[in-house]
Amino acid sequence: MILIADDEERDRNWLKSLLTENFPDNMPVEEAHDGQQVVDMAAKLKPPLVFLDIKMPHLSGIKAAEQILNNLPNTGIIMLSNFSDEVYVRQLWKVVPPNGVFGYVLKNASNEQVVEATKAVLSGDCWIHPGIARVIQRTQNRATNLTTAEYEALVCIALGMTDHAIAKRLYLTEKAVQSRLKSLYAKLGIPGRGESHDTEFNQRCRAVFLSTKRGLINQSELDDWESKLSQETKAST
Amino acid sequence: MILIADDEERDRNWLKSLLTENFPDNMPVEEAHDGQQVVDMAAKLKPPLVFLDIKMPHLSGIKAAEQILNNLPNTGIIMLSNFSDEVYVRQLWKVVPPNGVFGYVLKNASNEQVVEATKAVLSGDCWIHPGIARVIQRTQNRATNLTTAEYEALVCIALGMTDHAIAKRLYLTEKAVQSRLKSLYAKLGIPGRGESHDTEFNQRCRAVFLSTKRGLINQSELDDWESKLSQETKAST
DNA sequence: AGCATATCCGGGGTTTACCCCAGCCAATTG
DNA sequence: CAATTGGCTGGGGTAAACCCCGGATATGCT
Repeated sequence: MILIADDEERDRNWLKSLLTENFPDNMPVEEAHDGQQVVDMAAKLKPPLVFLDIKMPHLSGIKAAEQILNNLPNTGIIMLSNFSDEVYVRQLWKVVPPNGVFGYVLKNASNEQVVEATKAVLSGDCWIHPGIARVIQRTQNRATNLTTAEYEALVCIALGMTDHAIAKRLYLTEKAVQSRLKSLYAKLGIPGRGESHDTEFNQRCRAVFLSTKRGLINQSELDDWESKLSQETKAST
Repeated sequence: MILIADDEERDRNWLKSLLTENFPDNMPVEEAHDGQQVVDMAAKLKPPLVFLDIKMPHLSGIKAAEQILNNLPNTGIIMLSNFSDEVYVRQLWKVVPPNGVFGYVLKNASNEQVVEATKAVLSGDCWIHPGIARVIQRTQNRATNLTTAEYEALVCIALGMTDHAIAKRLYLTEKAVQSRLKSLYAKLGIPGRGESHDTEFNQRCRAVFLSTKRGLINQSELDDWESKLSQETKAST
């Protein structure tokens, strides 16, 4: 039994036919179309393998993985994603248990790669798409990997908050915020005011641009953060 | 004869089988896998209908459409896109001739919608995906539609440039740049310094955030702009 | 012509974002 | 234990971003 979760019908059909052809022993293939549903179905069906699209309504694939692994730690998880965004790799690393079994394939993967990943995870190995190998590399390099503090600050400036607003929200001094931002700029390799020769940068906006380019943040994640933010400010009034 | 262009094999196959089933009279279906190739093939084959993915290597679907329509103004064009980004609608409006025939469908469209769009364009009508109707609305509303000047400034701040750098690049005064930005902020509905009660915003970053959210700009477009920028600065030294 | 709009430019302000420097505390590591 | 690292705090400064105002030009519409 294999459980797949994706909100796009076309992708579900593609994956389902691929699996039924290549893994007839693991039939049937069950389908879910959002994050909450796949968690419920996994609890009942206890499948050995679950495919999760990251971008799904109600509950993201990553959070769904977290809940599934809470109940059934031995479930094999294969994440499907459209992009090699570093945010997701960050989050995954926290969710997956130390010796957890999982795979990560991009949606532009060839059929052979998906089959390969499925075989690997079913037999207890990991399979990581080559396209995100360098991303994982970066998340473990001390000089470029962002700390949680820096990441929080990054999200805030990407939402367009001022230093003052960030300080209030994170219960910090403005100086502390600026300290976080300074080390963030350094890790992103953004030149300071005097050090640039050809082009001058507004570090704040430049940091957002580079981080988005590198997949450290993306729009759908920022939208989540913003809705949390507006909920909090609403609650505090 | 129908020509389709998409760099993703899976999408090509999906579209091709859909067309051969529903439009047997218009066989065969020819395929191209990037923007340059589809322009060349269109010149030779002179198909009445061309499907274009917007995001393609070498040449975007929009620029490909421009070149195809230059040679063969009566070609029917149907754009395929993953997102309802306002940038693309902006650009498209300039490229398509006043009475040009074209369609615009999002990639999450149902099979029925694609068939419907194809019928419409083949018989000389337009077909616009309902999801971008409101976007088109916005591009024609005076209060929210950005002028070219404001759009240029928006791209520059999104790349992380300072007022001074923007002025140098666009051959303007810093005051002129700030004037553009001011009206940009107004159209995006970003509150000024005194006017906000609950949340304070850094207008510059906030503008980038909101514009990205609304699809006025997106990362791949910005990457194009940045490569142009670095070419120019290289040439001027 | 009169009117509105878009754009650029100027003067003269305030606030915010960034700069350098130094020190303190906590947790980790050899 | 010392040594290092990550993080917060502070003083005191510069420059960039934003504010309000008025004025000039050009364009297009009625």
